[in-house]
Amino acid sequence: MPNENLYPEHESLFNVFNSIYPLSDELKKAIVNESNIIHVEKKTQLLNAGETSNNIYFINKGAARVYYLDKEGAEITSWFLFENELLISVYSFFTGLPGFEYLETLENSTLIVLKREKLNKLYEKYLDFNFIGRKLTEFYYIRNEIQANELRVLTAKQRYQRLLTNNPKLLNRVSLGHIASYLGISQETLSRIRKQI
Amino acid sequence: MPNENLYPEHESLFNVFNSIYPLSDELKKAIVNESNIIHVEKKTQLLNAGETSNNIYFINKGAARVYYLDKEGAEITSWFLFENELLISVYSFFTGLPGFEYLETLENSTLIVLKREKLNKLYEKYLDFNFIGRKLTEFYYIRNEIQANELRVLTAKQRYQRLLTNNPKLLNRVSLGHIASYLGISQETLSRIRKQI
DNA sequence: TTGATTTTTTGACATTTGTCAAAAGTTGGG
DNA sequence: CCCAACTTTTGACAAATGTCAAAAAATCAA
Repeated sequence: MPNENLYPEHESLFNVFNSIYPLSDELKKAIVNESNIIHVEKKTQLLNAGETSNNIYFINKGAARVYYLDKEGAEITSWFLFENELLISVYSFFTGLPGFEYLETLENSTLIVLKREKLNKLYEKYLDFNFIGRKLTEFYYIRNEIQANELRVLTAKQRYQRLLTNNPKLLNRVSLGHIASYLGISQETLSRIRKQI
Repeated sequence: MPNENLYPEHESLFNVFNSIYPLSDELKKAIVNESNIIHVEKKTQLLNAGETSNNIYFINKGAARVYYLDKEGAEITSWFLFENELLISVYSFFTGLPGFEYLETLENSTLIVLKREKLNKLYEKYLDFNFIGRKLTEFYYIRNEIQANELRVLTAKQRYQRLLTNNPKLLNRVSLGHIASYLGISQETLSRIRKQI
């Protein structure tokens, strides 16, 4: 497979896509041409509330979070993303409307950036790419639904324990305050839960 | 448009699809050929936990819910669906694996049923149908994310008030117990909240 | 290393929500 | 129309979680 390392910066992305549906060389080339690689420092705001999410990011290296402000102005983290994951503000990116979410890197990161317009052009031109887009959307949707179910049913302690067993590496890379809001509990309660375990 | 009433039982479905992306006559015909119309009584179990969600349902008339059992065996409703909406067990249908969710009608209902295999065949044969599938998945995803966010941030009372303003008709069609579990609160608490308002 | 900044923990107390049991109300089939 | 089954409400109390303020610990840039 001489193609494997033709686009080293896009290797991880293509691996993700290929595991869903084989990518044609033409589509690969188009993706490489339309996207950019960027290096950003930790705490970079990739999107602010009120703006429209016009970019989709693939995390080659690093970490990021999606958050928004509640009524009192406190930051609520709704999602953490790491290597080989896609980063958008779901609402704003999918609707094309200004949204309420912020996107922020948590670590110095290497990202592949693709403009929403360009992604949509790819969807129009390469119809089988919609298959990949649909599958990825389904995949993230499932994760989101699991999260909603856990918020409904589990106690604060149980939610933390789930995170601990299902995503232990996350704890080393994300601050407690962010995790607390992600789990829908106060930082103090999470601190107390941790002591018990 | 002489085609408009060619398939009266599929009119609502095609309206939904057409509002996303124009449906070719050929695709319409294929959908009609591959799907069935069924009439089911209220409280019909369309899917049980442990089974694989092999059907997608479009609700022409009626109502349904998605639910699962928590550790104590109590029913937790995770979703209500009404006319012009699609009904699946997200996890099981998307992965093709046996799931944990039940699908149940809440009213006597008229449904369009399409087997997952047949849907996938349609996706393969009519690639632009993936565009519609992707958009619909995105749409339901957004709804799910809003729900997760509200479960994280809002108090029980606020979640009920949101439901009241955003979905008032739902209250006339769904029992309080189901709504309580959907909002992640006990039935007694919901009853007390209602009295306050 | 050090001092400033940020993050985490702790304590005391308030509030929200849950649980269990029973009563009241509602619904639908015979 | 009435009874049985189901749904909703109420009361008393327990448990979970939040809030505010302050202390302790960790982090990081100079």
